[in-house]
Amino acid sequence: MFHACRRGPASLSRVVRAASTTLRIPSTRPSTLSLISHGAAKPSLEARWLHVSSRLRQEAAQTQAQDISEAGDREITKFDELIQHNLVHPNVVNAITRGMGHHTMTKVQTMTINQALKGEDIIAQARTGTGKTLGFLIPTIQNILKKNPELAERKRYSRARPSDIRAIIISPTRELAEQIAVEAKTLCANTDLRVQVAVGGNSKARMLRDMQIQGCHLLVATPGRLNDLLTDRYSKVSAPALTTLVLDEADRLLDDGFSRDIEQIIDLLPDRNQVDRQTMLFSATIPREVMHLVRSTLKPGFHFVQTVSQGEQATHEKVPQKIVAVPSLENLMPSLLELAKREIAKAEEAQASGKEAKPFKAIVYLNSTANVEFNARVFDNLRAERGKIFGKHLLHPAEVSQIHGQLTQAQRTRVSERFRRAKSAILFSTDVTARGMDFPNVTHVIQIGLPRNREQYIHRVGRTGRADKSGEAWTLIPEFELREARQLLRGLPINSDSSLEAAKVDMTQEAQLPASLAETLSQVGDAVRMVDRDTKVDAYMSHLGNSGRSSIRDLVQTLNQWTRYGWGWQEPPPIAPGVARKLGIDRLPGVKIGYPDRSMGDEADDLNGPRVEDPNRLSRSFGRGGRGGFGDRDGGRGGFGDRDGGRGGFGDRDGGRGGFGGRGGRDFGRRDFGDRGSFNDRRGGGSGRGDRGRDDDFVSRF
DNA sequence: AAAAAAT
Repeated sequence: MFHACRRGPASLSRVVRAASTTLRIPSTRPSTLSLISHGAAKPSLEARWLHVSSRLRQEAAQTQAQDISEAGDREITKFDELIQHNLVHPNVVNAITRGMGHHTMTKVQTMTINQALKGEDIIAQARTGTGKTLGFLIPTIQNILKKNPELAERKRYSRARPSDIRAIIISPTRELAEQIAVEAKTLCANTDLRVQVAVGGNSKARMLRDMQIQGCHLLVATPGRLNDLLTDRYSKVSAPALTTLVLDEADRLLDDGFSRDIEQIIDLLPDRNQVDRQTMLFSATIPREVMHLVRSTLKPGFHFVQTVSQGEQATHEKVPQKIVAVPSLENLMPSLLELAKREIAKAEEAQASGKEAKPFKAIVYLNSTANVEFNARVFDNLRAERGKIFGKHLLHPAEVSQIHGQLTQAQRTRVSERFRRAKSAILFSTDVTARGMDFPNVTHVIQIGLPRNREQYIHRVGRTGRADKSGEAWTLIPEFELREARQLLRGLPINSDSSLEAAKVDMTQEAQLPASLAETLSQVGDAVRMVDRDTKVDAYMSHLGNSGRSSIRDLVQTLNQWTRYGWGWQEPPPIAPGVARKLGIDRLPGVKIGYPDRSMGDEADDLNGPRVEDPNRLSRSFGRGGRGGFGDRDGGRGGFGDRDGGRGGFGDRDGGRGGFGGRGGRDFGRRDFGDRGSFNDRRGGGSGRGDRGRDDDFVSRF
């Protein structure tokens, strides 16, 4: 069910809801009710999509001659109809129908295009992967062509200048800006409209040269570079005749880090009272917290187009969401590997039996650059055969890559292009790719640890199940974050999953393990050992910096356990005294205060366990029957990946104590994971932040 | 020491 609600001073609390659901109209004017049925008596699905309030309806009838009312008073759902009703120039529509092969609009396109073509400000919320981009590009382009019809035809000579900007589209990330620009250029291919991209990380000079030579009508930009261009007196970039401003991922652009940039940009644009423009805000999530910013960005009386109705989730039903609690951090990578191996095998089996099977293509989200780096390196090191550093990759043909903001822009572009085209791949990513990115055929979104907020969770999940395709979403979290997870994700259709063996094993204890699990653990162990110390220290420290919601005391214990049982270190990395003091952990037992000596490199690593690249060193340090997995002085009970034995290392090739056959082995599942139940069952009352973000409550509040 | 985003 969908509604478009008139938002204005006089009707702030009036929300018209679908006839088939509960009607809640706080400020009562019976006349509003009758307007719910806006099309003829035709009970088409479409008729239920758009619900307008009385004022909107009246204005629509009175003013615009070319709008919906002329189109038979119903919204248009086929792109071709836009030509028939003279709403959008054929050159643009043909690029969609013939060029892109789209004929029927999605729901959000139907609603936003019909609404936005009338020129009024809108804020639109629609699920991920439902075609929001076309939803704002078509009205944006048409608005320009309406004022400058001569631009609709492709001419031999164009005299566009960098000050001809008619529309600006702002995106929170560079890759998303590029992606939008590609689509915009496709739409404008048969016209004289010039599209340019202004993002950081690439040559400003080159970009300005392109602007000078080709001109620019439609600029897609990230906030920083756009601000820069508009402030730079020599850039000659300006928008004195701006007709449209679009904020894609609007809630992100209006929140903490970005809102100041956006305000500055808006100040640099012509005054709305002098040069009238249309503003459009789009996102799959619009938390209530940003609504006051929305009000100051949009003209009073803007429309709220919402295709996610009350009681419906912002995520897709067809994307099953699973959460896996693991005992601690050292379980995460083995669990991820087990999942990847299983899903790859599943896809291969299905393909072998002739079923339609999509190859495994996953994005793995982590919360810091350092952990993306670490995990990607570990996974890159995985080999099908132990010890064969240059051998075949364990997950072949899936290719491993990583993306985050610390890479050069050239690397970022290359990685995302490659992942876009890849058939089977695993991309380790920060939240750079969490919003808007359209990577085709992603089968799995896997989140390691909790996202910073509920919205980010939804956007990450939205990288799969796009355009009516299938996909699944997994979240792997250590147990100490479980409580927080329940809060943060309350009300979302997430079920707990207990199918992963590596998510049940207590890695701090000796145990006899099933062969396949032991193999997975040793594969990870080998790969972890091949990663240099600095990368691990960075990963460790990034957790400390990110500790916001959990008790720092507990976190330190957890992290130290991670270094010991996950990496085989006998002691945690030293933390600089100043840093430790600021974190409030300088007097905590188990915290090693000191200065990390990065120049030590291998030497430091030696203290903590050998690296697999050097077999000599390995045998010297650890003769057969050495005491503990990684030479743990205190009689550690065995990390994994111990090649030469020791007491019960999980990846012990020579057997150590107790084989992996599983025969007579004791239970490896020491904890009961089976009764967690779905998150849906655990709602309870409470007024946590999860509640505030509930889509259910969203509409009726304002 | 913790995504992103201008140089």
